Parts: sequence; structure tokens; C-alpha cells
Amino acid sequence: MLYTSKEDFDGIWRHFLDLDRDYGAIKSRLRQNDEIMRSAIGCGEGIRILNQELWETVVSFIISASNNIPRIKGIIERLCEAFGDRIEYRGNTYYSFPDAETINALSLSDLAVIRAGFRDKYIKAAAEAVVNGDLSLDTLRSMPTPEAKKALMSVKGIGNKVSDCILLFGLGRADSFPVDVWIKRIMEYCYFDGEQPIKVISEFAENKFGALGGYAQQYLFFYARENKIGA
DNA sequence: CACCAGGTAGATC
DNA sequence: GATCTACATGGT
Repeated sequence: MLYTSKEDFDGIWRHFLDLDRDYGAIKSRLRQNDEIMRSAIGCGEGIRILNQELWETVVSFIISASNNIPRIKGIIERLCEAFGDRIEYRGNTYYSFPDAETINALSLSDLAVIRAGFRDKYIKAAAEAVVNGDLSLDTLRSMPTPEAKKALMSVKGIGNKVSDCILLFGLGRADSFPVDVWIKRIMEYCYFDGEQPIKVISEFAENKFGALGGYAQQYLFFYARENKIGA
């Protein structure tokens, strides 16, 4: 059970959990697409797309590249424990996500304790870009999506898929349709006959789901994992 | 020991 | 342009 004040609920959690969005309307529109979306939604009725803090989203999805979810979580936890601020709250200990300045001040050997592997240099590159102004997080928020994507991809370690995830989860661009290995497989399995280039899948999704691409992606992602398509 | 994991950058043709 | 591969770490 989550206990919170009225102020925190309205000021933080309402937006973070995307509670003001009409997911009923989104689901009924997507269900009109085809039987596949009806099945996918059926196994993820409660899915919501969180509005996550932008810097945390940037780093988290850099870490996600060619990695598995338990290890991604472990790396992020170690990053916070080693370099975030310690927070004592109601008898429990938490650690904040370290800001860009903090991470930029670290050496790669400092970062080794989080065991991010080859991604450590990309985490540093992102921190450096934010600190030196090459990547302005505030400016990103007001940029058109294609420009924001280009700006994100100018950072080493942020490619096509990671930038789409940042756009979707950190910048609220709900039309973004990140194609990872799971999405690629489920799309090939459901909508194509055999393997397809990522670009073909992206364009197909854009035509089919349009502004609801991000929601469709989430239903398909959990549907694919639930049914272990290709795993 | 081989292969894979919410990919990307750099080299090569 | 499109394709190939190394990349750290940990699990199966």
C-alpha cells in the first residue's frame, strides 16, 4: 500500500503514473486495429506508460543496450547506492539517482563499481554532454520529436532504439515506437512472414498505430514476453 | 564452452 | 547506403 499526502499525490504521483489519461479510450481504439491488438491488450489491461524523470531515463536506457532486465536493475541500483544521496524515510534507506554533474565528475575507474561493462563510457558521455550544454534536457522538452531524436542521437551510446525509449518514457512522445528484439520478433511473427529490417517494422507501426504507437508497443512488448515469442 | 540479453559505434564493401 | 563485429558482464 502506498501512503502519500494529497499534495504529493497531485504534485508528483498523478503525473508520474499518468493517471489523468483515458486508457479505456486508448485501448478501445487500438482494439479496433486487429485481433492481435485485442489479444495483446487482453494480457496487459493495466499497463500504463510512466512519465519518468528525464535524466534518469537517459542513463537507464543507455544501460539497457544489449543487456537483460535483472542486470539493468542491478546496475542502476549500484549507480544510485554508490553515487546518489542517501535518503532515510520512515525507517527505510533509499538512494537518489545521481545527477549529471555528479556522474561527469567520476572517472571510468570510479564507475567500474557499478559493473556496467562497455556502457560506462556512454554514461559518462551523456553526463558530459548535459554538463557542457551539448545536450540541453530543458530544450529537448520543447523540441519537435524528430529534432529531439537527432539531438539525443548525437550522444555516443544513444542510438535509434534508446532514443525512441527516451522520447517515449522521458519526454512523453506517445507516438514513439521503440523496436527492440522482443518487438522485432513479435511484429515479425504477427504481421510479417519472416525477418524484416527494423526500418520496415518501424514504418509499418507508424502507419498502423500512428499517435498511439507507444501504447501499442507496450501492449505488444508484454504480450511477447508473456508468450515468450522467440525466447 | 557457446550463446544470449529492452543496441551501438566503427570499419568495411 | 546496407551489412559485419567487438563490446563487459552475468546467466543458462
